[in-house]
Amino acid sequence: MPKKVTLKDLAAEAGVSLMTVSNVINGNHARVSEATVARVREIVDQRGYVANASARSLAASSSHMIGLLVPSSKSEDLLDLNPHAVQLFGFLERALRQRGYHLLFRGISELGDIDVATRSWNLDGTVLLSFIDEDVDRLGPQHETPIVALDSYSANPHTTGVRSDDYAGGRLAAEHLLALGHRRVGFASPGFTEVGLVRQRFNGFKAALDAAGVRWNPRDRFDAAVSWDAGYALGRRMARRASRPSAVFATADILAAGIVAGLQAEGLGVPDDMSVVGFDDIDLARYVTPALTTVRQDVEAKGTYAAGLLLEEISGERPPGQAVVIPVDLLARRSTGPAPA
Amino acid sequence: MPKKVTLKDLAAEAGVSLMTVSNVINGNHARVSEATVARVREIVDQRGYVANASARSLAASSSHMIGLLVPSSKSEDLLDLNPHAVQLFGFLERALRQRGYHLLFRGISELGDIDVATRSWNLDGTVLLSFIDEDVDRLGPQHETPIVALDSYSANPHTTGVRSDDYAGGRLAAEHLLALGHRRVGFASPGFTEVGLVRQRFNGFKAALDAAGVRWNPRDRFDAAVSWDAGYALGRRMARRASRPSAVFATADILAAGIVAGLQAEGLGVPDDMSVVGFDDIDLARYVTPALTTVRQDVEAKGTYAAGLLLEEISGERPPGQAVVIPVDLLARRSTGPAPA
DNA sequence: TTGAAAGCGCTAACAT
DNA sequence: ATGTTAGCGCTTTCAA
Repeated sequence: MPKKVTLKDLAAEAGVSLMTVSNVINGNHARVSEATVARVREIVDQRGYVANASARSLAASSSHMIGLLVPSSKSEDLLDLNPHAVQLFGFLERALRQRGYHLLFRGISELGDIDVATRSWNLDGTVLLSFIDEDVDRLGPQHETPIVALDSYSANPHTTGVRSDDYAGGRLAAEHLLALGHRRVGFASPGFTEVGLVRQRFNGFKAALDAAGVRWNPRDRFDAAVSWDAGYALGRRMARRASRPSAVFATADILAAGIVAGLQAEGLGVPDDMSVVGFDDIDLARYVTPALTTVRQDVEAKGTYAAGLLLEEISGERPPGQAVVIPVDLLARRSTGPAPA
Repeated sequence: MPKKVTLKDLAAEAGVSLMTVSNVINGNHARVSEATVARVREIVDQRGYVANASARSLAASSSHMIGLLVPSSKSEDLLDLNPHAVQLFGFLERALRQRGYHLLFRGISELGDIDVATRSWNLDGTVLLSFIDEDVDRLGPQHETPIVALDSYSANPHTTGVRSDDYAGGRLAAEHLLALGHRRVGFASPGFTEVGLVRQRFNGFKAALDAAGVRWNPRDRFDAAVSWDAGYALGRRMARRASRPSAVFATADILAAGIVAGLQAEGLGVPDDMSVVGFDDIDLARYVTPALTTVRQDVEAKGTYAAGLLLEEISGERPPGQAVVIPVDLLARRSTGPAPA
């Protein structure tokens, strides 16, 4: 049961001042002689010294801790952890950990909690995962520390967006279907406004159709929550319609997978009767039958960039507000095929 | 840009001592008069006071922070986040947050880091997610704060296990298949030893066969990592065998899903040619075709219990080492059917 | 019921 | 190259 070892103990044992030990530990070797460094080093290792982060944070008013914040649904108060976010999570954690940062992980049910958490824990920075743009917009200048908002299109100058090229993604999906001969293509997504990720995907999608001279009827926009169940219900509904598109682009794989299942449940074949394109390339996309054609996001790049940007803003090397856009590509698998005659 | 408000500021404004404000904030109303409480309360709210967690942690040598620790794979250094663990995650976070605790989330690549994190951040307790028993066994008594290890069968008295009734799960799976007339049943899992979760599932499985007087050939144990790809490979391999079981029990849904896909890829029908049972009841189990029959774990109970136990151990209401076992049940879906004649 | 003093373990700023 | 002096903002202990 090793007792708590403090700088003072080490200093006494080494016969030097507390500050000298501190300097050695923090790598301020410029201020200490080679010999002392070596001696102190040895004692530090041998005694199993672990610095007290609270004390450090208090004295330096910086914690080396980053807030990893996720909305928690108002009703259940549970985290909103979609598969894509979870994957991102892993890359973010790794990148930050490798650079010596720690993560405070928390669900946010009221926006004010972001500020509270930041001030309470002296967070050096914050990563917002899965927050909607309306919320990001409302983050005020009281946040003195950098905030990276993933997938955000918010113009809030106090935040930095890291997102995929959603417009290109929508375009790629449409172009893929057009190339297969489809002329009537549905767009399935949650409701969207004039801004935001879904809007961008829609705009790209629509632009490709326009460029090909294909008219698009707004009635082929299908509203569905981003969930398998919503997709399933939608798939069944579509299958029962007298007149329907020969293909549909869904703005999330989980939704696309549900749609496919719904169509199949009604006896339709995918892709023979209807082609389906998803977005994200989550693992599930490979597991379902047929495997989903999808717009792949580079999750690793997104996570690594987010971490890198945040750290650069913290160190002052980089001003906030400069969004980063990660390229996407289309992965043709088995859920899309030639349009039926 | 509200400046940092400290207890001192509040005390000055209220015309009382710093300690009085502290007592009000911490609910030590026994030591303060009604009137002062009210007055201080108002000032606290109005000034938007946020307590400094570092200072608090330093002075009280307790952080109100729990470590949520996950192994990070040695090669990639990435977190090992299987779907079941992620789900657990959400429930854990909610339970802890609702009780006023914060989470330090971290990947662990060396066991020693657990102790370092705990001491460095004055963690009040630790939750271990997805650690193998061998690692849990090695956790020494230097850990003065409670540790809850999820899914652990370690007998380490310094840790408390919270796990599902894996033995019963294995038994249920086998009984289900036996009831369907299967007499030769495979067992697919990662390698296992004399202890641990997989061993328990196997023992339960085997016991049910024994009880039914069904002989089981060890050659029907199939080794596979817990991943869809490993399952897929295994499914294909099984399909090509001249002689094979008519059903297989896989110790994870993700593995079962892969097996089903592998069998199908070789032209076998599930459940017509082979029945497959999974374990966990992750979302994916519903999304694949056919939907998986599986042993359902009560993830919410597991998460909530883990949080509750940990907090009780922290407050001293409960000694460590008393494992909790959560019941499981079998969910019959479409991946199992009568044994072929 | 309230307050003053001391100190948690560390770093920043200024000596020497 | 090394040491000294002040805190960081809070809680604990003891006194009034």
